[in-house]
Amino acid sequence: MVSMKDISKKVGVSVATVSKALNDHSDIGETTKERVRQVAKEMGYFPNASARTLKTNKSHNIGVLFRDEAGNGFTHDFYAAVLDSLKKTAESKGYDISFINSDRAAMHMNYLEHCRYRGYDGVVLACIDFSDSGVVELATSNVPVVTIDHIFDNRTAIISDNVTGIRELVEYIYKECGHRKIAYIHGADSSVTRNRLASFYKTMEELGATVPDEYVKDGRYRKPDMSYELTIELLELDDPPTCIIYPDDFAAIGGINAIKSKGLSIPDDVSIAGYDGIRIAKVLEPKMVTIEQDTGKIGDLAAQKIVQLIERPRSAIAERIVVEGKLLKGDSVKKL
Amino acid sequence: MVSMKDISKKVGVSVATVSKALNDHSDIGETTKERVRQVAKEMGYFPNASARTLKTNKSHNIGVLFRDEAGNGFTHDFYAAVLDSLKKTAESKGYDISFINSDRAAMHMNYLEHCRYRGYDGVVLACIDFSDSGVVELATSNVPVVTIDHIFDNRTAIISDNVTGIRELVEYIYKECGHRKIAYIHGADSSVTRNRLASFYKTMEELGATVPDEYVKDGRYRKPDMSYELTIELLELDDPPTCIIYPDDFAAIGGINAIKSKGLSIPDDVSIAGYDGIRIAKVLEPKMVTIEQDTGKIGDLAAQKIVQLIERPRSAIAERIVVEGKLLKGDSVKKL
DNA sequence: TTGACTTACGAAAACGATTAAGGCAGAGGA
DNA sequence: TCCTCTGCCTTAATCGTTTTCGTAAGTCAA
Repeated sequence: MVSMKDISKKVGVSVATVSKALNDHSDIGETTKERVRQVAKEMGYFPNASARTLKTNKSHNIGVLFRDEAGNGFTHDFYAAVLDSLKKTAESKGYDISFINSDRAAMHMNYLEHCRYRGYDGVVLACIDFSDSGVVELATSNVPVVTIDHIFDNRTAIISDNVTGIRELVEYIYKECGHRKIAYIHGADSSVTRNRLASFYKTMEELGATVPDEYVKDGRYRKPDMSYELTIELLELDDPPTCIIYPDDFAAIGGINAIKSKGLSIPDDVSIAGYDGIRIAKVLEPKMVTIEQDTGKIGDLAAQKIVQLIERPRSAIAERIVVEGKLLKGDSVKKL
Repeated sequence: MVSMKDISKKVGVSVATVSKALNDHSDIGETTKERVRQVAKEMGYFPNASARTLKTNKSHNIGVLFRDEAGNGFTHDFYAAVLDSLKKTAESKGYDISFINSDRAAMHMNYLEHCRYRGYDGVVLACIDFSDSGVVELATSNVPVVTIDHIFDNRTAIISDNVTGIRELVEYIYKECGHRKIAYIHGADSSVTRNRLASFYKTMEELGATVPDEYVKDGRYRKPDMSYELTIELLELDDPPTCIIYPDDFAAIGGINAIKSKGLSIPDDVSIAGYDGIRIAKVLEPKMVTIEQDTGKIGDLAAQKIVQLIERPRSAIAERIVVEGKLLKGDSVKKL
């Protein structure tokens, strides 16, 4: 590896001058700067990130913690898309993305320790168990943190607008399509789930509709099998719903199977709606009615905000940014 | 941050002794080692990765280049699952995973330069355009490299057994299910595609079956729309196929839609098969006949091999490891 | 000519760790 | 008693940068 020392020898100036020339400091002559830059390019010089990090305490590296409760890892379309967008924006700002892990082989480190070890300038938390003590420790440390879809006190959070999302979805189904008997199979307990569920009840109430207890089922995200069972239960009620909302688009597939297994068709006999707006929802027939979360914007904002927290810590205050979703009016809900 | 210096002061030994004690060198007394370790724990010491990397030239960081031609990013189930497995194994061996990117904002670096800048010990390449000059440069550099599903001369490659995969698939459809008119919509040109296509022709030939030119269509991976169009073309042939093999499970969905749009049913009127064995293939009704690629093993092996190349460069030779897939006998192919 | 500034650069310390080489005390042998 | 080993620890150099402080030369007004 060619270092600044090599350049300094060739140009005939000190290492300090090389450093300052390459970093465009004002106390170096323009001709010297030009010469240094040229030789650096000739010799194929690139800085050594470790040395720079060691000295400056800035790694230009952002750690991400991406793993959902169910262990879907990256095979979770929503988070995968967010990560993709996050990565793109972070990279455009000169930051690299690394995964944070705990439990290193030899050395037992928790999340926070791992971050310090690697010197991550900041971290983005998503798709994890936010009640995990290691996660809480990280979130309450002095490391810049941005969370996605979860709010920690005094930390910046990017949250998908689940309240409005469910409201729009329900209003569409109720007002535009005329359904009155709407069931909701929700996901496992989390702040996202609580928001969606509360919004579901509130919207129904505002619309003057009643929600029988047996219309609200405790399902799981991305678990079609569970959706299948619960859908069967719903369909076998004395007074079955005419439309079922699922935890997410993928989980809805279980519902679709259940409905078909009963010899019923979508949307003629039963209507369904999902959530997320992942690719599969736009491809399956009938096209799913769902709320498409703006993954691009969520990832982009997360990157913007973490960089801001890193680079201008004084001016950056903990924000709570809500990202609107978009109602996709597919064909899976019948207009009554 | 508490450093070795802090520990050395507290214990009353030199920094060198602390370093050697923590690294369990043999020339430090057992009592001293114990004392150092204890104080280190008390003070919450963790090593500084940058300093260590700077000195030892080992970052314990593996770079990954994961991006497919179509820009699916991580929302590609197959690669997402591979990445997940890769990450798990690498982490268990004490390595972290970072993304390699080119085109950093201020400083224009290519992949190789970026790797050197960050000091990645090795890199794993997957899901990218292997003909890209930057990728080739990286693959032919002296950085340890493992590729997935592509072979570079003299580099270790983990490849999914596409030849056997297609053969098993075709033999199942032909022999066990009795189909004779089998069409294949293949993906975009790549070594994977060429292997699959060649295996398709060879297997059909061995079985004594003829493959009309119009039964082989140039489709795209993960593009249901394209599959839709091509499926329509196939169905409208004078002598349409009884079974259609798609580029992958996801692309097959377009085919399913096309078949249904024609008022036909699967598998009674037309049989279909996919490739990959991603979750959706196991969830959709009818369950897809497909080849499940062993993503867990592929990722695991890639991690094993790159670590081996890094840690024992002398003994490690360029290998070509073939990972078998598994035929999933769903219900999407009718037994004639 | 002198003193005060400005401009352009260099010397050296520092970041936190690793490691080769060397020192020193006590044990053991001749 | 002297010498040689061991065992245990220290000194000091080093990795590649950044940054503070210093200084020499040049500029300019008085």
